[in-house]
Amino acid sequence: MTARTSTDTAREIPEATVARLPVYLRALTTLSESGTAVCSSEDLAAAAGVNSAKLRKDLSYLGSYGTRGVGYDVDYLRYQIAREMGATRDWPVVIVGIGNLGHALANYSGFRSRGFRVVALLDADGQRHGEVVAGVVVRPFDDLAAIVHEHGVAIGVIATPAASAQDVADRMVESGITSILNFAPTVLNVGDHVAVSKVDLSKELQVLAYHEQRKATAEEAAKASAAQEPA
Amino acid sequence: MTARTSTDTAREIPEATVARLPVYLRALTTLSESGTAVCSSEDLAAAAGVNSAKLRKDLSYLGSYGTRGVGYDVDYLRYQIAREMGATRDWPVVIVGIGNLGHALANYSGFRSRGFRVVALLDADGQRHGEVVAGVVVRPFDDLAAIVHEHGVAIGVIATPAASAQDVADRMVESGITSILNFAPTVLNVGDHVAVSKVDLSKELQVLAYHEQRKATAEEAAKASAAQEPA
DNA sequence: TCTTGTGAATAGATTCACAGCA
DNA sequence: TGCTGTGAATCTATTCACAAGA
Repeated sequence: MTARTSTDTAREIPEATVARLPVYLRALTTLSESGTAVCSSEDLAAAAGVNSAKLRKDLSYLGSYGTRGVGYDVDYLRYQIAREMGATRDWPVVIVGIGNLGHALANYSGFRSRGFRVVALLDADGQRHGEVVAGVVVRPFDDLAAIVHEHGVAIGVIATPAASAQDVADRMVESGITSILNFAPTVLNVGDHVAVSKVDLSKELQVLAYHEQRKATAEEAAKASAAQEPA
Repeated sequence: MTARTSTDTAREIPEATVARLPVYLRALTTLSESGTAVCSSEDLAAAAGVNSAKLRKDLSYLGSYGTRGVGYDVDYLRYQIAREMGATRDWPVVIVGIGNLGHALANYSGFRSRGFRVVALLDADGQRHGEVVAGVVVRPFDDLAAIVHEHGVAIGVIATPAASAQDVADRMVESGITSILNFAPTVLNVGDHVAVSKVDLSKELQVLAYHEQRKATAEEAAKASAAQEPA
């Protein structure tokens, strides 16, 4: 079954490109708000922190939305990327685990402005039930299936401790959720049809520490070598 | 200047490998806590969520710490990776911007257990000064340079709104910080000698939404095509 | 016999450099 | 003329498959 209809939009967009599209979207929004109507690939690349060849290659996977000799219409390009990303739709999400991080996520305005609507906050701890966070009441974790069904939730966010994350993921999958954003520091085992994305708050810090350490040892080595062999 | 001394440990570790080492470290800690003394590349790969060939290739950049026919000594390998990553050292860090996210970061136990010590919490808002978060007093942003100097801080974390992030970064660089972890949704411009790493809370969600949307349209297309050409 | 460590093969991402078009 | 869009070249990462060694 490799037949394709003419309405088919199945251009294959590389994963690395998909990961950068949100960055371009953000940069275009900033440009638009500062009153820029048209920009070159060079301008947009600078605003997004990439080089212009990469930007043009990325955009070429979506289609041909620029004008040679001129550049890109900021609002038009922004709309095209938003549509491709699904950012023009409304995405109901549930957040499970209302500790410090869950609080921060519930209050994060960046979700709302990108089409994500927090329809429920769930926590297994009865002490928290009834508490209102960011205008949403915290409810029992057992309400998950009902909420997913009622609102047609496809995306779930896990902000629990590592120990409960796999259980939460299993229940999410049972309830019909097919995409999970996992902030718990653990690897989740889910079926192939479920997409899991992971954010590890300390991983990035560890990578920075690695490079710091390399810088430090490289300097020491250079100093020692200069002392030993003073050319 | 390409001369190398014999004590030089300048094996070049690929960036993709460096990004996975924290994951292996976490998996090894879990294995160790569950009483596993020795594991195969297959075991560790499963615990880390990668395939075993990739794991072995990654470890081979660090050296040869396994035993053929047997596997890896969990604690020994864990120590070797930790040392390579700089996780056996103490890394003083400052967090700037003590809103919801700053609170969550200050309270995150995963930093402390990986060698990161929060030596200061800074905020420009005078209302917050004196407040104690996770056992640390919130101080004025202007104390930055003094704190960096006093504790030898190399790594700074930005958890401010986008609008102030560039100013904070500039001040951090002036003060001598050389690695920045940026949670603000904006691209930072810093000199070449400064490493910046960015975590975008909504980016991952947007990538998931993209894949959700693709799944949905693929299903629709299949349905439509089945209706039109009922083989 | 079993599992690591690693060259060779493959796949994927980035960059170059320029043809094509406004 | 100037900037996009894109093949071709390069660089990086992943996977394969097996020799080396406990």
